Formats: sequence, C-alpha cells, structure tokens
Amino acid sequence: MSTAAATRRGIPDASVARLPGYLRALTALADAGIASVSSEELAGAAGVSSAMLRKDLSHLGSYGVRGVGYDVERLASEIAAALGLTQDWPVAIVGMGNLGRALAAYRGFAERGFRVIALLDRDPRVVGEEVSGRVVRPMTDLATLVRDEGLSVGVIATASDGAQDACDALVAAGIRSVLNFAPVLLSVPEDVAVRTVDLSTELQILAFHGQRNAVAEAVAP
Amino acid sequence: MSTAAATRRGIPDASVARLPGYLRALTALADAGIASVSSEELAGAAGVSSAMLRKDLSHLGSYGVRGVGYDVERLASEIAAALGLTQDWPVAIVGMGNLGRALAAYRGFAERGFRVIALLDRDPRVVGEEVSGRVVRPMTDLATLVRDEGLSVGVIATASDGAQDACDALVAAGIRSVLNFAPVLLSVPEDVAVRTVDLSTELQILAFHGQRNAVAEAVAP
DNA sequence: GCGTGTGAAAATCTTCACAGCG
DNA sequence: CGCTGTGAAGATTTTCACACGC
Repeated sequence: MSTAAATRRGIPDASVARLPGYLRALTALADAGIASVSSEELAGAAGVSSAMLRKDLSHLGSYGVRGVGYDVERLASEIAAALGLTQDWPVAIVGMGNLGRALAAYRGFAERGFRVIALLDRDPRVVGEEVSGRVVRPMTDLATLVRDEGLSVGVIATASDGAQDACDALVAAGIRSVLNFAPVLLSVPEDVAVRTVDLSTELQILAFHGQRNAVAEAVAP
Repeated sequence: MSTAAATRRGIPDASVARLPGYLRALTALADAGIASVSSEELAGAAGVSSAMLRKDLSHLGSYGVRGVGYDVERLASEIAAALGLTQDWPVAIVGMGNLGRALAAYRGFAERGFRVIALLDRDPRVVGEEVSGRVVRPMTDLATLVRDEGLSVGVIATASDGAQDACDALVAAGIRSVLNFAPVLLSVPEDVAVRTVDLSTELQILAFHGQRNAVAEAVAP
C-alpha cells in the first residue's frame, strides 16, 4: 500500500488529533539542532506513550529505522504532508469584536503556516476600519475571496447570535473548514468540517476534575 | 448507589466532555420557556445521538420520566451539580498580551458562572496598568489570591516561552486546574488538571479534513 | 543489541434494541 | 402507548509484547 493510499483511507481520528502535537515537538527538536529521535523521546516531548506514538506513525507509513529511531526533519515533513500542510490554507476571520481582534493580532497562525488573508464583519460601522494593519471587509466579499484568493478556512469570532449566519455565509461562499469560537452548535452540510472551541466548556470540564480531586482528598487525605 | 456516589466514581471522560453541551442546550430551552424535553429533542439540540445522550445521563442518575422526557430545569441543575458548578471557581488570567486582554474583556465567563477575580502579568511595566476595569497584578500576588479569595483556576495566556513558568507559579500557589492557550506541553504534578487549547492544532486538524474532502471529490466527483 | 512496526489483547466508547415503567 | 434506562453487541482506541531488520 502506497503512502498516499494510507493517507487517503482511514487514519483514525484520534490519531489525526495527535499529529499536530508530534509536529510541534519535532519542530522544537529541529530548532534545538537534534537530527534523530527515538519513539520514547518523541513521545515524552509530545506527552503520549511511546507505543501510541509508534502506532500513530504506523498509519502514515514506515519512516523510522529499527534500532535507531526517526530522522527529525524527515518525519516532520511526512506528518506535515499527511496533514495536508504542503498546500496553502488561506484563512479569514469573521467578527471583529474583542476576540476577533486578538486573533487578527495573533502571530501563531503565520508561524504554523496559516496565512490570514482577510478580516470581515457584518457591521457597516466596523467595515473599512483598520485592524492589525488590515482593512476590515464586508461579508459580501467572501465569494470573491474564495474564487480569487483561494480562501478555504473560516474562523468565526462573532457573538453567539451571529455565529450561524456567519457560518451560513462561509458555507455559501464555498468554504468547507470552519473554526468556531462561539458557544453554539453550528448546523452545516455534512461535507463541511467544523471544530468548536468553547472556553466555558473547557472551564466546566476543569471544574469537574477539580471537584473530583477535592472529593478524593476528603476520602483519602 | 446514591447520586453522589455515581458522581464520585467514574463518569467516563468522554461523557464529562459532553455535559457542558447538554447544559448549554438546556439553558437555551429554559430561556425559550420550554419545561420538558425528550432525549431525542435534547440530543438534536446538543448534536449527539439520543442513545448517547441517555447513556451519558444514566451515569448521573435517573432523572427522566418514562414515556414523557426530562424536566428542563431539574436536569440542568443535576448536570450543573455533577460538573461541580454549585461551587464557585474563581479564575485568574495570566499574561496580558492580545489574547489575555481579549479574555479579560470576554463576557462569556461570567455568563456561565466563572468569576474572573484577577489579571496578572510578570512584566513590571504592565503591572499596575488597568485592563477591562481591573488593575493588573504581579505574579507574587498568587498566593494571597488563593488563600484569601479562593482562587482555583488559572488561565495561561502568555507567550509560549513564559507558559511553563506561569504554570509553575500557579501550581506553587496551590492551583489545581489550568486552562492553557500557549502551544506547549505543560508539565505538572499528576493531581493538576490541564486543558490546552491550541488554535494552530485546530487549524491543522481542519486542514487534514479539508484535504481528505478534496481527495474524495477527485476520486468520486 | 536496539528500537521500530505490528498483530493480538485489553480497555474504552458508541450504538442497538428492547424491557420496564409511568 | 411512548420514552427512558440499560444490558449486550459492535466499533474504536490504547496497551502489550515481541518478531523483525538495521
């Protein structure tokens, strides 16, 4: 089975979700001038078990050397290829409230190869304003951005009540990948991928664990 | 087995991670004046299957009525109790860069019952500055905040290279729950819960799915 | 010899399908 | 009768443990 075939069919979702972590660890190793790494070391750097790391990598192909380990650069580029990072994924951020502005100023996107090519807002009073060196554009520009600039990822940073509208506009313009920061369930056609990041959800999960700790401590202090 | 006992032992992690979604849907229903809901309806509103919803709820106890459904208010408060939201979880945000300021201005925390009681930064030039109506405090205030104000959750919004230091300071002050926005693996004692939200990771996962779609389309257009 | 790659086993999570209760 | 709660089946994910190849 060719690498491309392996990539095409099922890499398990759980595995895909960990690949960015491996890539991050490999990049750090490369920056530190380390050329080769064992599964044990890389797993430690990524916070997983070595068995899981090897199983995950086995879905991509066989890029290690038995008795030695992995070539850092090589493995990094194989993972990047599996994730589809060899191509460009231009990003637009919709909603120029506090969060949208913070995201617009965030340098991490560019560092990991995601170009933010547009900032948008539905409010005519915000459109035309300059944010982080870019002019905010109206939602009606979406179709053009997709057609002429290859826009392919939308980030929703609107308030909750505008999120579904923003999403519908992105989908209508042809975007298939949405990163949503609004605490709502977005409804989309099934060929559109949505990932929602909700701060309150994260805090509530932490509250659960905090509570659990407190109880465990009371039982066995 | 009592409810408290059920809560104490294992609610599966996957189940815990969905409870906030149910709570959000229930709150929306309550706001819309709806008093009773079936598993089918609630599951739809939360984006899961009805079987999964019922299984998840069965871990909390038996709060539905056969042939009828669930009382919206009642179920919401049982879920809140299971998550530990009956108690207060005061939050501090560490790092007053772009993201920290956006989080400081975010209203969603308060809406879901998390009080932000302090903003901190390690940079003396930022300490003392006013952000969203609060004076930024130095890291050395952490111990006092934990002791006197019950601070229990730390949000790390620093740059990557300051994140582990910030985390160590939080842990040293006695905090057991950390929400991390820096793209690094934090190392903590095992009784500390960390959840990391990394925007680039999310985008990379979306890139994978986008690529997959593109391939699928090429194969079967 | 050493560390990868991988079948097989174990654990976890999701779906099915229906008994049971209001 | 209708919908919940739940054992059992099925799917997925993780861990184990060792054969294999440099």
